[in-house]
Amino acid sequence: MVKELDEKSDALPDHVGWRLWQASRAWQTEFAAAMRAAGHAWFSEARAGLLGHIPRNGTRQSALIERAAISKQAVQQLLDGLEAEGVLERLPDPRDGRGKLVRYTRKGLDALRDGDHIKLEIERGYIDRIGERRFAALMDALRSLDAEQGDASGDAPGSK
Amino acid sequence: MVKELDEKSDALPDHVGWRLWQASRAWQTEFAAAMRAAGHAWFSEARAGLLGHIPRNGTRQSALIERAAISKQAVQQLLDGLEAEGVLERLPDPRDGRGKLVRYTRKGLDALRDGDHIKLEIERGYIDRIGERRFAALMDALRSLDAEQGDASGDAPGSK
DNA sequence: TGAATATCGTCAAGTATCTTGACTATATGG
DNA sequence: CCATATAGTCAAGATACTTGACGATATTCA
Repeated sequence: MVKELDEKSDALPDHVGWRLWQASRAWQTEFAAAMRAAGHAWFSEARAGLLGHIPRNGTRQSALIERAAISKQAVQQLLDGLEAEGVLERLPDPRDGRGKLVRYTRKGLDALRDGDHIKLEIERGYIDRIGERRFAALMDALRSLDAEQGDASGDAPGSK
Repeated sequence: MVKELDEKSDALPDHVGWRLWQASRAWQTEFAAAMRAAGHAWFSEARAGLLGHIPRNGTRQSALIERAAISKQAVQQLLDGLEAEGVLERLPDPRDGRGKLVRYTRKGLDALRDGDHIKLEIERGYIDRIGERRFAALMDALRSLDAEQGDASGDAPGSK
């Protein structure tokens, strides 16, 4: 226990970016742990990020590439993994010979259901910690932020 | 433009975790882009995450390992990179023959200064978008969340 | 119609960021 | 002095990305 490094100026950052990062990280860690504990060992944060862009009724792979802000090759590799795990399946798009449709398997839908449940539990914990009022304000601010997209969002790379 | 996939149920997730993730990602993308544009080509999100735990007057490497929730080997590799870039330097700890002190070089301190500036600009943009009131509420909620740490935070792995 | 062009998905190879395991050197506490 | 814990390093491997090149299908329009 040394602690003689001047004592002052060793505070952690306190700005939106840092706070958002910490909060996001904490949430993901908690969620992923619960998902794995629920038997979905294939679950990872990167995969979760992609699944979030796949609606329950499926989507076209190309649409997915537009939404997730990563390269199409990255999307493909993640899909390859999820397909190998039996969470998703890919079918040829009947309307476009080039395209593929991505949709959930039974296993995938089960995971979504469990995820919804876990999500609610975590939210409940948050509300316990900071109160309904603050929680509602948090959601409100985050939604507004998303709505008023300042379009500082870089386009998906690798899409040339 | 096909859009016949049932039309409904293709909404994106709308819960704290997702929102936090999206917001955090957007912030980091914007910040990193500005940092690189400001001439700090070595800047990356992972490195930023570590730098956030290094106060301006430096720290001991071991202290860093406790704070950042990643393995000591990961910390070391990030430090190796930052040292090679000339952002940080490592000195032997005069009080502990095993330890090392990590501190910023001039280049590192310059980057911190630019970072502070960029950070303020981004915040200003956020306030423009959602208003002072919502922004304040956002910070308040995030700080509360951090304060009432539910200790669902996994300990740093690789620390056995 | 048919040739130029764009889009969709894939294959291959490389980089950044993390992990676990094994090890060395120094410190600490009987 | 010896047992054990701590600080840092070395090595190897996994995951999540990247860019580049390519084949197959669609679209556009002269």
